[in-house]
Amino acid sequence: MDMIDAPSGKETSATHGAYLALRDMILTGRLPAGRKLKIEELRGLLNTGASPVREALSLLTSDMLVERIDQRGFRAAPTSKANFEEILALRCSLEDMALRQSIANATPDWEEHLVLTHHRMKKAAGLDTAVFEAAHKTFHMALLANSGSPMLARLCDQLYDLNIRYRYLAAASSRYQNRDVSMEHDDILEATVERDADRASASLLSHYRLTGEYLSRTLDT
Amino acid sequence: MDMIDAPSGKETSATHGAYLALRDMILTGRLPAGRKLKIEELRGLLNTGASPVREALSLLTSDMLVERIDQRGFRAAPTSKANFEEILALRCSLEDMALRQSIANATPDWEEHLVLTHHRMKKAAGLDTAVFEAAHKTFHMALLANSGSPMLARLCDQLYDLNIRYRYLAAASSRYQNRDVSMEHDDILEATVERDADRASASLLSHYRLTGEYLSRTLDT
DNA sequence: ATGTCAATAAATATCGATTTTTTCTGGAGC
DNA sequence: GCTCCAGAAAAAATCGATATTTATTGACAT
Repeated sequence: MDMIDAPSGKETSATHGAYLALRDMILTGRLPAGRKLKIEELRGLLNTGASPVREALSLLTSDMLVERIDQRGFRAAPTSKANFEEILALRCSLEDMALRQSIANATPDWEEHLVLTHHRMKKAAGLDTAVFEAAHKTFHMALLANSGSPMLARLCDQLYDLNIRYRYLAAASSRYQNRDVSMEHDDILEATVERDADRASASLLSHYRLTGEYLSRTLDT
Repeated sequence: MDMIDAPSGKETSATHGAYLALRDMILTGRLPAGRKLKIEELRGLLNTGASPVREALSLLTSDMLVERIDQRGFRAAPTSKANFEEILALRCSLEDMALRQSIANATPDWEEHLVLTHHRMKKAAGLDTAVFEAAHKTFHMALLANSGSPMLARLCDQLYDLNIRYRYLAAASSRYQNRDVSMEHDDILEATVERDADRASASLLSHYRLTGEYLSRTLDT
């Protein structure tokens, strides 16, 4: 087992570093779903004290990536088909709302930012998966960022990450899909820039549901 | 050696006790919005160590009742008219969804439970405010409890509490409304038991929006 | 074999003290 | 009068150790 500190160097606090590292490990599946998270073990993995680890785990509870069982520690949140479908349904509802509101509040600045993040995502298509994934998330969050509702944006962000986790799960259990999602993204962007909320939302939701169909098949129960 | 904690008796862990106590203090406004939450101060107030206090504050971050500023501590989440309206809008969308799903999955058991919680709420109407508030929440959460989506239920619960906070805020700044909400509750229950999702949802949302109108007026900005 | 129970081991939760980091304060220089 | 910068004070973050709680083990009786 290699112990890697937080990815890109200088973190402000040990807690925040531990938070990012643990989060990444759970999202990518290096810490498998349902796994008991012993403080001592993690303390060693992240070479930090028990307090930052505990606090990071508490924070991950908010993100629904960690479960806390009072007096008996923490464990990585379990995964299930039901949970995945719950996430998908919630995501569709909330992102529909956020996208429509964002379009309703559309400004030139926001539009330009969309075009930019879309472009960057396309450029990153051939590169390292992690790089593309980051650009992909940035694009999707940019679509929703103009809703004027920070809480809604935060929820969408959280749900996006929960979904990502299932994507990694599927990638591990079978060859990764190579459906051409590029066209779907183009369509979402186009409809959004034209401020056609119905079409934009329909494209976005279909994009999610198609991926959802695929992921669902890789989960038995 | 035992010491008497503030609320009602036996808590499993110091952290959980601190969590409940702090949460209550923020919801009821005893810890005002925006207030700096110094560990030492709270440690004294709850007579417990720094670790449980820190951890409780971390947990309250999930509930959006506490904000954490890295390396510079915690503070009670600020309130604003914009925030209130955001909560109201989200609540309407999510509870609409949850109620419709709950009705779609309706079972005799669920219906009976609704009738029961409704009855208890009516009985509690004259009693202590805290008792009624608890019964009121129980009834509303029971309406949404049959959606089959734990995450959705949790979100509704959180948003309900955030809303409660504004209710206490309004109660402090002006005489408390005495609008007769009893009829509105009856209507929601009736429509739900009849499995008329459209009418039930319309009643529920109107119930929230009427209260929202009222609360909005007590917030300046 | 199986279930119970006490002793032991392991892990969590909590405390008290130490180390950083931030905030506050009072001049010195412009 | 104002900004900028030590140095002191306060607060947050972290560590190491202790106290509690839960999990495990193995003998013993059924």
